[in-house]
Amino acid sequence: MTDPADVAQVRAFNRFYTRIIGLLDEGMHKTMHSLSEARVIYELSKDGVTTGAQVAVTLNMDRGQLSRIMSRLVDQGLIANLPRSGDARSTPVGLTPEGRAVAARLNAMSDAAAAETLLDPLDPFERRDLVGSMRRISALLSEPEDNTLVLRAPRVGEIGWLIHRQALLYHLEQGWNGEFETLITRIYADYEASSSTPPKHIWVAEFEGEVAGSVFVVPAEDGEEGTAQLRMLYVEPMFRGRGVGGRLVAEAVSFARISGYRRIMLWTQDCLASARSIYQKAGFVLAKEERHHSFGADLNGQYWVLEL
Amino acid sequence: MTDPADVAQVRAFNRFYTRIIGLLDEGMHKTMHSLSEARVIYELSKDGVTTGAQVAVTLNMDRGQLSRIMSRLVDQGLIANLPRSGDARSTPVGLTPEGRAVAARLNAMSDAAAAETLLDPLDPFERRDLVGSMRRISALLSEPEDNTLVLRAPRVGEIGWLIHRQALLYHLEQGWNGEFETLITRIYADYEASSSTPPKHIWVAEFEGEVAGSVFVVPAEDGEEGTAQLRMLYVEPMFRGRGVGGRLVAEAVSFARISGYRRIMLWTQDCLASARSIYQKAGFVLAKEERHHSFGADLNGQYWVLEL
DNA sequence: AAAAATGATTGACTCAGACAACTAATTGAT
DNA sequence: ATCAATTAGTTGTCTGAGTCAATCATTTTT
Repeated sequence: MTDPADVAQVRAFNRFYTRIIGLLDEGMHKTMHSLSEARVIYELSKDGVTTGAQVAVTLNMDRGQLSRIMSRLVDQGLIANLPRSGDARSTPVGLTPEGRAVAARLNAMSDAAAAETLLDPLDPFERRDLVGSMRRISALLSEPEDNTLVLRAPRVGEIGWLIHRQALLYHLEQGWNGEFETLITRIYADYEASSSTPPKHIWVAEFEGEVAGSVFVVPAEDGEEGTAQLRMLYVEPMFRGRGVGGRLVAEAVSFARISGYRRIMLWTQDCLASARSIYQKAGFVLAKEERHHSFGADLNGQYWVLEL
Repeated sequence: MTDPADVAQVRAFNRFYTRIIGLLDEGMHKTMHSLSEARVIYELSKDGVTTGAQVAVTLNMDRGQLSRIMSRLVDQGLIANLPRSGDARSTPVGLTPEGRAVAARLNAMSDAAAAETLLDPLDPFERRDLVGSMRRISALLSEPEDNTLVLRAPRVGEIGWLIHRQALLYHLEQGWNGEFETLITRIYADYEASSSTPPKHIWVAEFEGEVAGSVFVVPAEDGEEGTAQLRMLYVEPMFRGRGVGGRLVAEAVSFARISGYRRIMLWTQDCLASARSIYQKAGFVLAKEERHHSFGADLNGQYWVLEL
């Protein structure tokens, strides 16, 4: 089921990045502290006061080893056991002032190493790519966090990004071909070119610094006066099931209402089930269905309408 | 100079991915071999016959340690010293048949671990993102390889990608605003919509699996009959200085010539110095200059022409 | 009140990682 | 052609990482 080429690429990256991390860690040999000690110090400087068990879990470290490392650090005067409070099994530990100084020094060294080795050789454009790719990998591989969803205007480059993502998404999920990309390129070009009266608006949903979805509202192209059209709603698979689509539609409907439109309609395909349920929940009702052949597929187009 | 937020993001990713790699390596404890042994076995299975020094360099491993690991593996009958050939200081080593069997087993285990832990939880769209991001990071951080440049037609999603990349690139490098993205969205939409006579063509340059640049040729919009226009030439910063632009322009010019155009022209801005030198080398001559204010900047537009 | 779970420490052992010393072969410089 | 420097590989030594099991005190569960 999983593409062997993907697996090979992932493993190649793991080997590659193992070397990168090793390279960065090498610089730490100049310090008086071993790598694990440095990690423990970093953990404590980040979290303030914790217990050994806490650190052992987050660093995935043997409790015994951790115990020894900590007693070494206590001997060096970098960390101190605080008076036991509450649960008398665990001893809260924290950095001493000297410990904090060491932590700051280690942090600065790590920052410098990361900057010099990884970021400085790149130009700003590449740097943006690097950081973006890293953020994306982290987001893909870690449990979704409960972060706040932001709706905002698109930034420079994001119109192209939206075209790219939707073309790719529906190509992979629905098998639609390049005609769809051609169509939406035109739709976005027209959006940008159109007058701002009657009112139009486009929203990008941002989650964890990534584009999570998008939608826009324009005056309906073939509708009567006073009808708005909701277009190009999409949600990134990565962020599905977190209410992004609902928020986007709600925002769009509320914008249409405030802007004086009397109805809002949209065109969608019945194969897009999750979108349909979002529209239903928002109060849209199915007005018309129409079979057509587009984007290399047999589709059932649906017109949904919501009276405002 | 380097953005502290970028550094923080990179370091966060390093910590994150250290954990991921640790997670994958944990599965290897079930085997009879230590992690370093497994790495050595993998290296040998990949490269066929090598020497200790080779392996020590690629795995960034102490020669002494490597020597001991290898003698351990020789004792286990997994690797064998081959007769010395040429340089008598180094002993070529290779896997025995049993060694190859073990290597295959370890490889299968690693594949399975990577697939189960990283890829399987993702849907195909996310998987593509993950692999793409990994490839990009590798490409950004490793020395450029001497790989072959491929010119091909754009794939689904790449029109949007080209818009995205160029809008972002010129925004960061030249400070151009969203007007530029609006313009090029329209240009690509028009390209897609236009008739295929007179001939047009679009090329994507692919390098190491990544889009490295692009260009297209269309009949000149306001020119006389028989004039082709070269448009939207761009090269990813990552792949600059490797002849991508030259190849794209050469291909475009040759296409225009073969298709019966008598001249080919283009419009560019004098602030785009590297593009200009590509045009000059390809034989274009400056025909006209024109100051204008576009994309939020004062620009000097240039028309270049090449008689075919 | 007894049993199970948890936090922390300690002992024992293997292997990783760094470094120095050494042999043997090869390369470079004069 | 010779001597010094370099390179491949081995071995000894030491510190610390990593794993496992045992132990003790303290909670939590039942």
